[in-house]
Amino acid sequence: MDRFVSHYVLRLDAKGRVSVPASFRAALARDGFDGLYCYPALDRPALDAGGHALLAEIETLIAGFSPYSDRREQFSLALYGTSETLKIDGEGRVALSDALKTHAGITSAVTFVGLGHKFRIWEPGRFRAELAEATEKVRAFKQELGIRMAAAKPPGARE
Amino acid sequence: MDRFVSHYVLRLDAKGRVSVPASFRAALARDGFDGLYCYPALDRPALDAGGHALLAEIETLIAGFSPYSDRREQFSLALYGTSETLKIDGEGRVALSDALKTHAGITSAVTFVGLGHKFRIWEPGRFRAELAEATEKVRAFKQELGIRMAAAKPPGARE
DNA sequence: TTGACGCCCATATTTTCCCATGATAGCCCA
DNA sequence: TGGGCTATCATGGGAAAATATGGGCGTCAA
Repeated sequence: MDRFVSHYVLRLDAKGRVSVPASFRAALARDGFDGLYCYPALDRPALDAGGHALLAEIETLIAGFSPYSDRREQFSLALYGTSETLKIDGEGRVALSDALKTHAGITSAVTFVGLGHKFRIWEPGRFRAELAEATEKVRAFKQELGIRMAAAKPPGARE
Repeated sequence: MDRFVSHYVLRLDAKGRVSVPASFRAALARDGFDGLYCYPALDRPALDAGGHALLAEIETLIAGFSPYSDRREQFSLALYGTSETLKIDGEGRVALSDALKTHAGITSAVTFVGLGHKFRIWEPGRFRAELAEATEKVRAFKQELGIRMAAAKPPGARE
C-alpha cells in the first residue's frame, strides 16, 4: 500500500516511545523518507506526520503565497518552525517531544490515523470524538447530496 | 468475469478467517489489487470492499473538495481513517478486524454481495432483511414504472 | 553525576505462511 | 453414457515470521 490508511491505537512505553504502525512504516519506506516528519496540526489538538508527500504538500501551500509576504512568513514559521524530524529506531518506534505531546494532550497512548498521503496522531479519547463528529457530518452531507454524489462517482476505472 | 456479481454465504473459521468467494478473488486479481480494501459502510451495518476501482472512487470523491476544507478533512478521516487493507492468504482468505466485525454485527458467517465495481459484506441475517426490503421497493417502483409506461405507450406491451 | 538518547536484546502476541482434508463440479475416455 | 479422475474450492490446523512492547547498557552533554 502506498498510502496511509486505517487507524491504530498504540501505547507509549516508560521511555515515552511509541511504535509507528507497521503499515505506516512501510508507506514511509516506499516514500523514501528516513524518519518521521511531524508537526502540531494548525487547527486541532493533533499532530500531522508523514514523509516526502507531506513535505511537498507544505511546500506547495507556502509557495502559493507571494515571496516576503507576511502570510508566507507566518505559514513558514508555523509549519517549518514547529516541525521536527523524529528518528525511527530499530524496532520502528519514535519518541515524541514534550512540545508535540503537550499540543495533542498525549499521555500514555496515541491513535494513528491514516489520511492518504499523510497521517495524524491523536490522544485516543479526542480521536474518538473527532471521528464520531466527522462520521456524523459525512453521513448527513451524503444524505443531503445523495444523488449528486452518485453522479460524481467515476465510471469505475475498471469493473 | 471482471466485475463483482452474485452473492455467497461463507463461514468464519476458528481463527476468524473467511474465504473470499473465488469469483471475487478473480475480479480483484484482474483489478491488480493485492489484498482487499475494506471499510465500514457509512449508512448501514455492512462493509464495503474492493480494489483499485473502489480506491479510485474514494479518491475522486475526496479530490472533489477543495484542499484544506473542513469537508475534505471530514471525508478523508471518515473514509481513509476507518478503512483497512486486509491481506489475502494463500487460500484466498481474509481476517476481518474486530472493528469491522462489530460494525456489521458479524459473528460466525458473512454474506458477500457483488455490486459491480465493489462488493459488500453483511451479517447473513441482516442481508436477508436488507434484500427483502430492497426487493419490495424495486417491486413497487416497477409497478409505478409500469403505470407510467402504460400511460406513455399504447397498451399491449408486456411489463 | 544525571539524564536524554541511541542501540541492542528479550518476549508475548498476532499475523502470515504452508500443508492437509472433504466436498463439488467439470472433464476425459472407454 | 456411465464411471472414474482431476482441478478447484472452502475449511481446518500447525509452524514460522513479524509486530508491539519492555527493559538494559553505554555514551555524550549539560
